[in-house]
Amino acid sequence: MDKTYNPRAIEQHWYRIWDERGYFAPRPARPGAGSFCIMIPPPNVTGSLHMGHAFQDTLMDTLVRYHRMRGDATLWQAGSDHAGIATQMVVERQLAGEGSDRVSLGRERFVERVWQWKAESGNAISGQLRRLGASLDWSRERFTMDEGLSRAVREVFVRLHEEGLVYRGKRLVNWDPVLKTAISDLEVVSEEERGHLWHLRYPLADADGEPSGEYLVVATTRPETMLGDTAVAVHPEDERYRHLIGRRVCLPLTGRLIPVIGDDYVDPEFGTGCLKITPGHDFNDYAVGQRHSLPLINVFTPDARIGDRAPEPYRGLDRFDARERIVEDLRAQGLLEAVTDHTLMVPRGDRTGEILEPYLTDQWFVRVKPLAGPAIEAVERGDIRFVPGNWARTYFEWMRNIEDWCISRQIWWGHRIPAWYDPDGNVHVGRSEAEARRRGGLTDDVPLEQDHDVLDTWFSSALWPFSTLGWPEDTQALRTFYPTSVLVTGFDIIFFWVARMIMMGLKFTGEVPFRDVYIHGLVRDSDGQKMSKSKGNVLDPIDLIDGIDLESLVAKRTRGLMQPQMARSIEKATRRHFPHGIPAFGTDALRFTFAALASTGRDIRFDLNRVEGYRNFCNKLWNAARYVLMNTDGQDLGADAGERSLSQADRWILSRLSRTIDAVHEHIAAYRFDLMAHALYEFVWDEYCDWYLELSKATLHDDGADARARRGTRHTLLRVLDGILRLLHPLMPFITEEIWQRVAPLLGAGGDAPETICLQPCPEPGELARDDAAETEMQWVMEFVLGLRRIRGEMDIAPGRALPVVLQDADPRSRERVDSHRAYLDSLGRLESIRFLDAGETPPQAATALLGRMKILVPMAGLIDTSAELERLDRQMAKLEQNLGRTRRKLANDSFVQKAPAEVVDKERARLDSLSRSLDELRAQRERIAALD
RNA sequence: GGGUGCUUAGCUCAGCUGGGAGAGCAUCGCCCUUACAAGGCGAAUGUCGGGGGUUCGAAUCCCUCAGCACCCACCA
Repeated sequence: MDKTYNPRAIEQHWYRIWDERGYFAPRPARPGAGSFCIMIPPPNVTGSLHMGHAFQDTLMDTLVRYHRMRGDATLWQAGSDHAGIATQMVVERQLAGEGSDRVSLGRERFVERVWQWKAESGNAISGQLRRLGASLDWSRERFTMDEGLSRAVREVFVRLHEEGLVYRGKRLVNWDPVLKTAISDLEVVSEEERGHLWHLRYPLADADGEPSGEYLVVATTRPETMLGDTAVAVHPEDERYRHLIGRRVCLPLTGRLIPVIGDDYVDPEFGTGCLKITPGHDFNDYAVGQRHSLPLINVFTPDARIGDRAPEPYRGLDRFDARERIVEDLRAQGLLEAVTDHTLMVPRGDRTGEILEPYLTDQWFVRVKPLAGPAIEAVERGDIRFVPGNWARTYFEWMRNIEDWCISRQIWWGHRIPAWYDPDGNVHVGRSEAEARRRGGLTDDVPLEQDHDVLDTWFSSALWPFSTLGWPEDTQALRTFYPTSVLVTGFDIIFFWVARMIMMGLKFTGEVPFRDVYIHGLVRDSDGQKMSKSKGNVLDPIDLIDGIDLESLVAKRTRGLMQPQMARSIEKATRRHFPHGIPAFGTDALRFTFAALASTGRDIRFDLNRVEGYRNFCNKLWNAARYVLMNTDGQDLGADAGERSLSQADRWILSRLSRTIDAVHEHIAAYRFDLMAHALYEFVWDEYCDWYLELSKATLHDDGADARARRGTRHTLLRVLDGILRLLHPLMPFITEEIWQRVAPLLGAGGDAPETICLQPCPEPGELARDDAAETEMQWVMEFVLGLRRIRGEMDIAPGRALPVVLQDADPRSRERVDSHRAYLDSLGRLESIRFLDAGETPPQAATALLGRMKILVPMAGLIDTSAELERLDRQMAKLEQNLGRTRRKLANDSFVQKAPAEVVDKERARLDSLSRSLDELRAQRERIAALD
């Protein structure tokens, strides 16, 4: 083995082998095991792997590998999402680069072009997932536009339609004037922006419809929509205006007469208390219009220009140009009373960032309320559990106030709506044109035209947990893996995806789609900022794995910016943050970092120092393995090599491993990946490496040691290492496989699947015995060694210098221990000699450490500086005194002694006892040394 | 306008049902000791956001204030 761990040399090699040999395909469950399934949240075909994916996929892979090792029939379903709008935009941008566009290409050729793009450059992410070590079953990879999944989509649409849960209707919807499509409420992101409130004068008309000379003042943030006003509303109780209800105003610029109505939607406190009503371009006004049977005038074209229903001078103007023009015209007519600053919520499309328009169109909707009921109950009943649990509140909140879902999109890339129109405009829904025709009782000669719209991408995503398993067929996969075990996802798509999967799953399979929903936080940069291309602070997980030089990183971050003027500041920040670029940390270190940072529910700040620390951990493990192999390879190991006996240290580390096994299982069951990672980190570094490997040297380097003991220690070194590798494998698949390949033959391990650690059984609780006696003994050894080390460290005595040690007040038990653990003490403490002080013998001038009642003395002659030792003792005594004071006060408190549980009081008394004894010892020791001076 | 989360060492964060605050990184000493300098050994570090309450006892439970972040919502 190389002296230094080199991830590059091992990672890609192993993934290829795993993949080729089909280890990731589900196998039959081992006896007593069950099944386990995770559906990957299908990444967009347009996407590439970002830190959020890497984080999420690491957690999923950890769960999947763990269950696979435990013998469950395990499936991690691979696939990707056609991502309608996102993908269409990518290809359209490409066309634009070629001086073309989709309209001139035509629908059919455009869709072909998207498929072609998908074949050539889609799915970059699956290669990146492989780099991450993700053990997805690629043989079952699905795409949401595959024939099978498309069939499921049609099936669901038709069945929902049959039940009246899908309907077509003319409604105001959120309209993106750039994409020229409707989008759902969820795709609207409203943000506060600074704008104005225009106060417009609307002249009141007299009974004959002539100007009366009076006027009302309405306040609006969108003056251009006034062309579509069909009423002015006031609050019916508003003393200022109630007498005007029923009169008419003459709508400026149009000459139309519109009524003044009373509606308590109007807030008399806001603006002027008079509200212009534009049912065609505002959701609230639409509702008011419905209540008062107002006409509805659509003044916009689909790309948000002024259309034909507006007065001639404004036609063809963009909405914002029209705004300026209208305001100017009103001003010229003396109808602009005031313009004030106003911050308002502006709705924008999440894809285009464009300001959306409420727009009246024919769309398809899902009637959600009937589906939401059972979905709420499933979570209430606990059939589905959110982790952490408080996300259930968010879910309930949304589900209880849910509105119908607009599912039609006026784009070309997606599942085309399975509805056909006959020449009379009647709609016929069916799984195919033939079925639609049959159902409509239409003969073959009636021409039918399929609906032009496609479905919202999330419609097919909602079916993902069962459509990927073959639904509507009753497949073996469906029976084995549905309901799936856990969904791992971010909180940002609870509404988009999680809720809809639950509704559709329950509706069409009668069962929940998953048992647990693990919601993780957002990966932010080290300053807590959201990572985004425009901020120039994104990290590419692959760059953390392979490393990247500074210039390439700068180039990558400043290329293709929406706002090129940001390039300079991004470059500066990048050079400051990564003066030497990013070193190659390897996949395992990156994965371990994600796991260690995955404490529940909170966002994580991604800090390169953490990755470096865990890369070092990999190196530590690597070198521990080197040590073990150096000391075991070629040695007599097998059961036939001779008897083995276990030392105290061997028993101790096995007992500690047993505790670690329990902890790992417990933490992973609770989705505490961070605690799992920490438990393993501590066991490997602090116990196995820092203590056990050192203890083993006492046995292995001692030529006089018993052969059985040496065999026992060699075997334990291997056995514990093997356990560590298996426990770590779900987190760090590559390094563990690489090392395990060398360790397993020495142990004769491998069982049914000798060729890979991926299929080895996971160490199970109870597999190893606890050994409390050994733990107590080794605790004593460690305290002995630590006492010496402290003296050595604080006295600046070189670690290599062997120390003579004198023991005072050693009881028989301690003498026994010194005797039986002598080899450990000599080796770890670097002792030159040990001598017991006889009763009554004067102790030498020495530095002191206490171990129970026994004093460990390191004679000062030539080694120790008197004043330094006095200082050291003073520091220790001060600390003891502080603790003693607190303990005394506590015990002096009657109500504590009376009311606290006896065991707590006893503990406090014992503490008082031992603290005061220790203090006495140190005080006496200090006096002796001081006297010498 | 509703709702959620966060505030613990210089930094990033653990701390489960209340019983002497921990880790990693950074810092400071001593060491290239035969697995590892991507290392070893040792040291230092905290009014657990402020205030109040419950309790023998609060980082932990309750109330309140402050700051930060996020989500939802139709006030022009």
